[in-house]
Amino acid sequence: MSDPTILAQQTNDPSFDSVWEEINWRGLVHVSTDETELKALLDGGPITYYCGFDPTAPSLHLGNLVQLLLMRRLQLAGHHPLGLVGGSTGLIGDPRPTAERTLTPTDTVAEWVGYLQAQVSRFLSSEGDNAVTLVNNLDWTSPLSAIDFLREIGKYYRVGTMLKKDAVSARLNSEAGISYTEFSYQILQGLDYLELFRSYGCVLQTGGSDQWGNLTSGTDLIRRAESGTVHAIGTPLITNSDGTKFGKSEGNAVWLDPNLTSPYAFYQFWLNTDDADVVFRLKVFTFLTRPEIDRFAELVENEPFRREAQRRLALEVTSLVHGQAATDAAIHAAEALFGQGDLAELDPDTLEAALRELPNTTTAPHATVLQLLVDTELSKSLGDARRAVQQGGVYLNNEKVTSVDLTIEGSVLPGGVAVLRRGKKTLAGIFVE
RNA sequence: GGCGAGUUACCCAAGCGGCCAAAGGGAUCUGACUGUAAAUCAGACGGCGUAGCCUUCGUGAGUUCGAACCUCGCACUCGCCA
Repeated sequence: MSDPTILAQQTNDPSFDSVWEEINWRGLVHVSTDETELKALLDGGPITYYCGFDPTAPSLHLGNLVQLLLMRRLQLAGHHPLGLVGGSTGLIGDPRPTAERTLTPTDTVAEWVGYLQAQVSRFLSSEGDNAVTLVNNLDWTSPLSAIDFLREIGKYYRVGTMLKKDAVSARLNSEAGISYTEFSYQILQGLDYLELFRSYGCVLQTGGSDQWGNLTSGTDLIRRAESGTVHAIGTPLITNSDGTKFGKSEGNAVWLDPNLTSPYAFYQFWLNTDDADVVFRLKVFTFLTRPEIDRFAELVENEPFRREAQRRLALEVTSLVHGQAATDAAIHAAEALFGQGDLAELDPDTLEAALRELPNTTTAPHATVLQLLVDTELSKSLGDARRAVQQGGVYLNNEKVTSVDLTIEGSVLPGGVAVLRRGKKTLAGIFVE
């Protein structure tokens, strides 16, 4: 899945005096503990830091990628990363501001832990003095009895403080309320930091700014239990400038697992980035240097229609996550399908390869376009498909479909394929038997 | 345990016996304009064999010619009291 040569190519931008300055320029520090101390720490000798990922799904998503890349930048600066996958915290559930989570079965969580560990390890080097160390908080939480937990950890926590955490107070003020299970989450995360501080000398935790309450839970606990001063960095929540949620494509999360989000769809997601967001995305999600990004900022300003910045962003992030070969395939598919030429004149092998990148289905020649829209998940029901055709939003081989009764007979391209499109850019491949 | 408020489509939220497949907003989808952008305007947005039928308004029973709306039980959520 990952391309080991990609890790080897990554570097921090040498034009910065320090990694602290670089991550600030990239906009990765939204909140942190004392900046002066943190800067000194990061610019000094190697430290150990950690970031946790909870197994709430079988794959990490784009929000997690922000953390992984921040970790990688710190590793490139010589520091030692601990990649924590939350085998225990995943069983409890981090309180979301809106509603209580449904508990995931324990064996499912265990399975997901394995998937996430594999993903985390792909983004961090396992070579050299500061190779990544993978840890699982189930290892130290599981042996802990309820009595020990309450006596040794619980005593350091004040309920008043716990209630003030954003996630908790939001829930208390909502109709959803909060269970004791989720209320306890912050203690478990604090315990993780304490454990890693003791075992590895870990002195920095990173996470999303929405996790700030959980991050400070750990720094406070370490101060109380060990009189230690440790640090935390909260990265900004990535949002779209139009106010919609970042990291959603067609209403679904964009996953790092190619089986959940195809490299083609992943590439398209980045290619469709708004002008207003693209420069910030280059800073956060790529290893391009400041001069390179400045140049793209000018291109967005002066020649936005060429979409150079979006193309480069999509290329960089897709190859980072899916490797060069998959990225090339995604680009070739896009060029073939969005090109100006007649689809029938494309080389059949090229076209077929492109369609393999898309959601696709195999069918008999008499199949109706409506049924194919449903089969390829371009539409969620026949009624939805019918409406799409009536609204003039469906194209077969780039020709607008005008009848709801149309079958693909007569529209099959050389090589026994057809291209079904909904709207401007949602495509699916049809293979005719 | 007691009292009160609540549970409506992806989310928020109106509806309080027939004109309810259910207002409004958001999200989403499509069209026009474009640059596979944004903004704007327009349309769509439970399902189906689409001018009709079917299944929905926490859940189960009931009243009624007729219930999202009334009654009773149950579950869950929130608040106050104990």
